Amino acid sequence: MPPISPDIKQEVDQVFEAVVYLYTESRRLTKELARRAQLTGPQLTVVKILETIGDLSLSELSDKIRAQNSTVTGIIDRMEREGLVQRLRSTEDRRVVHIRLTEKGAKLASEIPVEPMEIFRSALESLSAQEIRDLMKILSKVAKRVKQIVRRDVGEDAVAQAK
Amino acid sequence: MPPISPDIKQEVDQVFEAVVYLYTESRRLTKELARRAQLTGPQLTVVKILETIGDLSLSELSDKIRAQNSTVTGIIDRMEREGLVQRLRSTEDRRVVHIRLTEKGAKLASEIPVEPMEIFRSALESLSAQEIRDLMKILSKVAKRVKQIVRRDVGEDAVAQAK
DNA sequence: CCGAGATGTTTCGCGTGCGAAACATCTACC
DNA sequence: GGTAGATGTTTCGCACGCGAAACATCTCGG
Repeated sequence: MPPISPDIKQEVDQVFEAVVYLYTESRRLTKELARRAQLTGPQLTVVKILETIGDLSLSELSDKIRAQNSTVTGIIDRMEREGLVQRLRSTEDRRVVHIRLTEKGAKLASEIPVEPMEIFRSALESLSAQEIRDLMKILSKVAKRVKQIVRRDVGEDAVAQAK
Repeated sequence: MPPISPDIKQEVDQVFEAVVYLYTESRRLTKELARRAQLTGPQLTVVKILETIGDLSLSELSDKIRAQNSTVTGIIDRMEREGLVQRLRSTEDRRVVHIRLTEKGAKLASEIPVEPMEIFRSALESLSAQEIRDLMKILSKVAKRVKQIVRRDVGEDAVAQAK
């Protein structure tokens, strides 16, 4: 690896800050929109996903919102308590629980204008097509590099315990 | 705003995924490195910051790790309980608490190879200087656009209550 | 000097968020 | 058909993470 000039170092820091900014800002947005509907961030996300896709099993929901089942169980507990969703035990596979919006939940969902992540997406859409392509190319290069480093520097005993 | 073609839409989604991936991966890394030192993610971050910068007041620490004071109070409580840091009441301003690594904490810090965020940074450094500049240009454009949208779509009552 | 507001920290209550273990049910293989 | 392992969900214990309120101390104007 070539030595890094201080100039580059500084630009790297800026990029890093930008990524963190974009991520945290999109979370802040979710929270703000949620607050107006008397919801929490994750609850708003769940409501909008169920509105868009329809009933989902708890695991499917966990995948969608990138959280563990145990986390989602808690979120759904509280939403059920508030009467926003209901749990329906599947008849085909009685292990499975389907989560469905109640009328109250559906009404609430319809009153929330946009998925908050859409704000972030629409910001990206203000870029030119060329810029988006460039951005994607660069980001995926970074992502690939991160994966490499992770495998090399952090992965050693992960391998051992994956056995 | 021009209409968005489905092609662009898809690329936007990819960019979005990439940003989320990079962010969550860097968090996962922190956690993995922390686990090896019997620490939590935030605790590792604190230990490394104190090692690098030296004593900090609780508020300064909160700024550094982008968390609320109340959150950091809890983190420091647990670290103090584990004997990793100590609280020192400032003599100049008795409201202020300085956080200092104990010997045990300093030893631990020295055994942890890198700040985890460094992995992310070093991935960025694998890009060419030109790519970094491009990336930065594009990302800051996105960030600017997000700010605009936020002010327009979400900021209305934020203004009102800022009064 | 002294009291009002500013500032630094903690406390409290709540909602994630995780991993491990428990539990229910299903599937496959014998 | 019975059971061992797989799969879906919940429970548990813990550590954030936040905002509001409480608390301690400081500062500044009168």
